[in-house]
Amino acid sequence: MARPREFDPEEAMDKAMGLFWDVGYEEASLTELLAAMEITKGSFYKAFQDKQSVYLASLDRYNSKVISGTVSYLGDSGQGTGRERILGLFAMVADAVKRDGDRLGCFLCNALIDKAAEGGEAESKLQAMVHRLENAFFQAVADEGSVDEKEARETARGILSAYFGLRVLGRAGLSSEMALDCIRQVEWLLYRVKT
Amino acid sequence: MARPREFDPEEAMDKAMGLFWDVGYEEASLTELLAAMEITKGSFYKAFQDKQSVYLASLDRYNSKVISGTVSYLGDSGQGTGRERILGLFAMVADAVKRDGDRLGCFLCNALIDKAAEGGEAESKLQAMVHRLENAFFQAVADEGSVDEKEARETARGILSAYFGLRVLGRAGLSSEMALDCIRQVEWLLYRVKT
DNA sequence: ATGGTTAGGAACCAATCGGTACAAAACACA
DNA sequence: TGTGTTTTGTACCGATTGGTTCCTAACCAT
Repeated sequence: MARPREFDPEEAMDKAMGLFWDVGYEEASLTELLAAMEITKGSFYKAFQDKQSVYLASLDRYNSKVISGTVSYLGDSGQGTGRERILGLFAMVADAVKRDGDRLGCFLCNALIDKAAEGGEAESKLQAMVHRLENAFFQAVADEGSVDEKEARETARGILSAYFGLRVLGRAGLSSEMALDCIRQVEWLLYRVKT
Repeated sequence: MARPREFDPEEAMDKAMGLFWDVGYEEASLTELLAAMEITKGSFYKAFQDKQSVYLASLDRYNSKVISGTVSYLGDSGQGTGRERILGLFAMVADAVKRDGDRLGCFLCNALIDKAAEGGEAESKLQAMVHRLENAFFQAVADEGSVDEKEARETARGILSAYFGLRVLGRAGLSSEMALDCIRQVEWLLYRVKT
């Protein structure tokens, strides 16, 4: 019936997410965004609404791709004990730092700091993601068994804050040995529920 | 000899720091910055260099005011054991969250995420602050005695990441009970070196 | 009072911001 | 090969960006 679009909207959204992830909302100018998505202004405004809606869509995308991934990795769908899965997740983060010196960090964590998010849709999306992550840690801790719910909740929250801290330090360009030290502390946190 | 300035540069810098702390570098437009500092463009460019140099000066200011404050609080100049001082610091952060729902967070932490900082002067300033904080935690842990240096270093780094994580969550608008749970985990981290 | 010197404020600057309008280009179907 | 429909690229929009210029107002020393 008509001319087909020359780009894949999913791919373009991935690239948009990548840019917002890297530099945040305000720092990403529309020009940079278009360059990253490899489309021109006309195509952009025909296929999407505006910059902000693409940002919100990026948050959703991060939620359904990355967060869902780690949540299911932490969930009982994964193998090993809850403790092993938690440490496995941290090891993956440390690995990313070690390999390519991950300066990207965690989009969720970055967006929590980004003031562009405050108030409005973005904030509730972010809060939801934080809770999803907290509950995933909680599940993994609780799976370790022999621990009352209150203690498991506390531990999960401690691990959550350690996780965000590690991602902040990662973006700050920490050494890989520092990451390993942080992980050893998480390991220690888990001793509490293991014994 | 001449007309005296009508504003206190120190006060103005404080207000500038407050704005950058709150919204970051890019999100703070020059107009907002001038409004915050309560001076006009002419005075600004006569007294300071440009926006970026004021940002860098804000980082220095945060270092010499806030970071130095917490470092000396953690240092042996404070009272109580190292453990008590560390927990006291965390309690203060939790209190700020509880009282006025601190959505400001930690300027250092925010700036680490802010991409405006990457590369150049800002980054090295930030790294220096991170190390200062890490060493302060290390001192406080080591003061607890009966712990070898390697273990103290690990613990200090775990506490550092927990600290940043807590500040991220604070800016995200966490509940005060969540903050208390995080602190209880730090307490547990310190059991390792106490016994 | 007056002259020298500096601060303050507004006008102005090019560049860029996010966003719109529209014409040309590319396809599907006839 | 048209013809209708949609995408694409570009020119353009007013508003705002960080920054400069320059004139006037205000002050101190004489």
